[in-house]
Amino acid sequence: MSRPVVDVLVPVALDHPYSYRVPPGVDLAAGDIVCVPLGPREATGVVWTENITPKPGLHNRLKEISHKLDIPPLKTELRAFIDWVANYTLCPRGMVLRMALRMGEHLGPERQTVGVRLRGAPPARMTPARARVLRLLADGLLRAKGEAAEEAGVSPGVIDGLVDEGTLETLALPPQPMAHAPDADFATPAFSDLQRGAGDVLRERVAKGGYAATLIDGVTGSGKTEVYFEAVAEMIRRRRQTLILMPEIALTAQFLDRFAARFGTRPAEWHSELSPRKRARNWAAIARGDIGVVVGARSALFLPYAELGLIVVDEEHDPSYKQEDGARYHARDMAVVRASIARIPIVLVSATPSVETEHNARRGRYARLALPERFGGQHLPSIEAIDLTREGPPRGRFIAPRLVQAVGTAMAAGEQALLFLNRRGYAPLTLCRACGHRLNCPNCDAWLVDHRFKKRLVCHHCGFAMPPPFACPKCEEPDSFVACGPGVERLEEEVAALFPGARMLVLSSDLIASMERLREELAEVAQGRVDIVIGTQLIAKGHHFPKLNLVGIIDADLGLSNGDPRAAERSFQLLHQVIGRAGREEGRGRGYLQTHQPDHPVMRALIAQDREAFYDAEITSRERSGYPPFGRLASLIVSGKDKPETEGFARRLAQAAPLSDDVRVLGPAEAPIAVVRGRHRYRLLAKSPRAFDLSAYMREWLAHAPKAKGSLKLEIDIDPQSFF
DNA sequence: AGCACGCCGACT
DNA sequence: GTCGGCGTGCTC
Repeated sequence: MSRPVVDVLVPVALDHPYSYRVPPGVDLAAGDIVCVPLGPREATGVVWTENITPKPGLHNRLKEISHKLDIPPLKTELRAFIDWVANYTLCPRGMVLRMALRMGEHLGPERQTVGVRLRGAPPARMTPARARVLRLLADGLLRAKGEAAEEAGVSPGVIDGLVDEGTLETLALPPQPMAHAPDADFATPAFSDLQRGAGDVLRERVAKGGYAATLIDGVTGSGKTEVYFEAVAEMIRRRRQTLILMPEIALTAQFLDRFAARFGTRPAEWHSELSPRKRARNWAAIARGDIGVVVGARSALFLPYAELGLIVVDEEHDPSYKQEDGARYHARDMAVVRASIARIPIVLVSATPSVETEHNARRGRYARLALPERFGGQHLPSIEAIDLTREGPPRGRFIAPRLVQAVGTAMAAGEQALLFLNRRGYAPLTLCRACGHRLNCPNCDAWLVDHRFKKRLVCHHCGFAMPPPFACPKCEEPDSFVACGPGVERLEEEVAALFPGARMLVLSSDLIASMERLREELAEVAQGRVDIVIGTQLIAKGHHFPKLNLVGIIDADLGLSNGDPRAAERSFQLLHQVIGRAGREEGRGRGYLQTHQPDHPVMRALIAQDREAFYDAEITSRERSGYPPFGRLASLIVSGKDKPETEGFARRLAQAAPLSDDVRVLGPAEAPIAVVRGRHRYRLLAKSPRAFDLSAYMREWLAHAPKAKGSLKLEIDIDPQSFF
């Protein structure tokens, strides 16, 4: 009479699974992937638990599972991980599940590729398009339908028409073979003693299995990648899967080639630019265990690995590991969690570890493998400060004489130079010479950035863009604008005037059409087809430029000016990384830091190449202030169309905060950028000791807090990384 | 997240 | 008189 009931988690914004009846003759276990009716539609969900005592009130409303999908079930390890992430980040569990499932949406049986070839008589009605197809297929060979259409320059419909007429016949093509499996012993790496030692230690650590965290801490060019490849090789030998996480931007062809040189084949990729079909193929192959090594951006962390044995987080400190929209999670931290749940080793890799990771390594929670030397006798660049208060450039220019001279010397020696300025566009501020009016975004509390390549004024917060006005909107004085401050485009103008004939390349995210295009441009720089590269943080990582010996930082203070508690750490990491681009091959690298505050701890640590001093100071300051890693933070961002309404809601939210000796609630205060996209923003911050369960506190708070209605929106960010 | 239901403006 | 805007509320 009463049939078994299971709880199914569906990939929608729901925190709890729904109960469904199991159809007769169907056997279901936790982890099975099923189709279920959900409201007016069907959804793909996952059996979360068996349910022996479904809620009585629901009995007559229970729907039935439609069917079970023929895909490997989600392992306990992944389900526990999804539960953990949802609980920690306060994101609905269904939305976390969605990240694991989303990519598999186009599953189903592997699509048969359809081939066509010539068979019967020409069609009754001949058209130019049909003639082109027949000419192409006149050789009688079998071609994939899509390719035939493309080669003949016709739409697939033309081919279908000819098939219907009996002129062509279709045949199933054999499925494409999967790529070769990586070979652990394809190449023997040429190691320095130091690298070999580190590789051996790492191999032993991962071979032991079980959760263990290791930090590979090595300067740029020390061969960190080859060292962790030894751990990957060990996993390949043991036939277990490895996930290598990377910031999306660092996932270059150069890296894939290095992998191929060591293992004989490129690894499987996972990132946002994969085509849906390739996604589905990779997803299924990962779930079946047919793919041994996955290199992916942060979303690869949620894939349903059949037998995950190792996680590597390259560029561990990179801020882009923090996902800010939708589910807010930090991929590095969650990778540590997944490794611990799955009881597998994890390797974090960086030249400038995050303060959290450095602290964990110092406390012995992570083992540290240090690679303090550059491989093959390479030297670190020498670094000098240029004090802009004493030897700055002339007014209206941004490159100090000493740096101009250094670039000139590099040009004369046939070397490349890199000028780094982390600011897109031509100028960050445009003001009216006559009345002092600043051109502001109509939707945001921000200046409009002059983008001269595109001939537009652009807001970097909401995307608003307009052509530059002819006259000042306030005083109507015509042609009265003056650009204030530099962006990379303006820097290019200055460089062109200083070094006529130099081959320049400006790299900034708004000038890049696609990731693929960026990879091509970086490859051109690496081949020496560019003399001077001018770029934003886009150029900081992931590529090796053999002929680059000079790096000039145009405004080293740029990242320090905001009130963000992580500003110093970010600046140190970014500037260190950019300077590390220089002199990796020739050993004559030089870095110049243009700064107004050469005595700032960040500048001093960079110039003295004294990393430890920086971490000592930063860790001490975090400890004193109770910031992470010594305390926990959660931020609440309230936004709404109406300012008083938004502020009122933020206040009522603050009043609803449960009393606790462990938690301090700060705010509400206007967010640093108070208006974005026409929405007013207020922030609250909850701060607790490290040992306190801040997620549980936040859940409690929200349960008793007023609900955001109308245009009001409340976003929760556990472990916020940025304070904007 | 979808998707329906529901209540107020410009049209076949 | 209807079509359709998107605000609100469910989905076992």
